[in-house]
Amino acid sequence: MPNALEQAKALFVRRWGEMGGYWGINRTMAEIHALLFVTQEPLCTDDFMMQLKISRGNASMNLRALVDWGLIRRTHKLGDRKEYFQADTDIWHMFETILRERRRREIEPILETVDRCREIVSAPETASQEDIDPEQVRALRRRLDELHSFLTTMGALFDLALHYGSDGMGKLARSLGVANEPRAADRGPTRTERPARKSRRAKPSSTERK
Amino acid sequence: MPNALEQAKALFVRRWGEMGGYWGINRTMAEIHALLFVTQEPLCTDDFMMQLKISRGNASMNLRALVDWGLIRRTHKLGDRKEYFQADTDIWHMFETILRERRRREIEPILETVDRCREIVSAPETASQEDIDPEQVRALRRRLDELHSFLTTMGALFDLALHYGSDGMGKLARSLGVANEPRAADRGPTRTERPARKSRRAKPSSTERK
DNA sequence: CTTATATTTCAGAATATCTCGAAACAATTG
DNA sequence: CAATTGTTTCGAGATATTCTGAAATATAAG
Repeated sequence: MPNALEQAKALFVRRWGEMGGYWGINRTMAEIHALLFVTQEPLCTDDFMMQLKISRGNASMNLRALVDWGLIRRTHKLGDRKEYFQADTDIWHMFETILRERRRREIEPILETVDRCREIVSAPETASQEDIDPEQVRALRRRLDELHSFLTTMGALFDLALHYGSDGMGKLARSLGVANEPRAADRGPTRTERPARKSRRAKPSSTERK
Repeated sequence: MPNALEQAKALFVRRWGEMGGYWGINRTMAEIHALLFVTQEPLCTDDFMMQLKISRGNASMNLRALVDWGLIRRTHKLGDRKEYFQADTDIWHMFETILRERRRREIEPILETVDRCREIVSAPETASQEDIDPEQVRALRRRLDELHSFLTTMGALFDLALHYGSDGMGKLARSLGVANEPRAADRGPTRTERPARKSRRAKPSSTERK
């Protein structure tokens, strides 16, 4: 029976891993990150292999991805050739990183597409085409405009969050008198169970070597 | 060659579907939702089957899931036995729905686990156990506390967003001086903006790509 | 009750994603 | 250069997710 410390760590790692799916990263990557988060000292590839029971290749891939995300960084120990890894200890900074990445991947592409669609339906040729109902065009344009505006506002709020940082947001939330303990009992049944995925396939040439 | 209107719709549907993954819903579900979003009239199962080229079963499952999420609703036509579906046209409301669901699935479970971990490391027995380094315990507790506080703040901000609604958030963003485009609806489509973020962003192996 | 029409369910097939393990690489040391 | 240590790549196999098609289940109408 592992001691309480290990127990708590293990529990956290497991759950963080499960949550990974929702956050757009796979289980292993999330577990690696969690392990680093609850561990003070830097860990090396072999540590992850042992503690998480994963292969060397798997560890290597996911560590690299985490470094790419900017969520962990490489460090070294004097007289040791191994590479060690360390997680960002500043949670707010970590959040910033995730937020930035998610905006880049979730908001920007759709905004781009919305704009392209707006161009298409707004083009003079479109209005003049015989087989198009002008009413439908107007309706679609209206919706696209709303969506554009919404996404833009979201982007601005992201900026806001990034700009204000931890303290600012905390104060903001409090000063606006929002209850600080989120309540759990909110919504009832949901049939939908966990989706999740992400893919890699980005490939070849090592653009860099450390 | 489909007309411009159809073209724009198709483009939107395709992209929204691709984005689905990041939003925790699968491609088909997202495509169905997108199709409803760009379509004025309610659509029935057969419409989805034809337009998206999916099976009846698939359509049925995903439509139900969307209804469960609260993103679309069932309607009927007089003298027609078929069920029709319609998307929420209020984008802000749609966003609320998603936000609520995501908080429930992403924030609350991890918060629960963090609290359990805190209990474990804070228990008197833990401190007294021989084989535990008190320093490590303190360090872990500190991190867990930070995380707790962070997640709580996030929850509060969600509440804030839900409470203030569209106008409130828009005003908030603007009043806090974050760059925000002037009312998008008043302007034509824009091609000039967006310096493009992807040009130089060579990320070798990271998580993405469809 | 029987027929016609709509919807849901579900097992198996098709896809997509993840992981392993070993070989290929790279860097350092003797 | 050969040996040692450590890291990355990648095909094949393991898993997980999503989709199809047809049967089962509703529901309305005759």
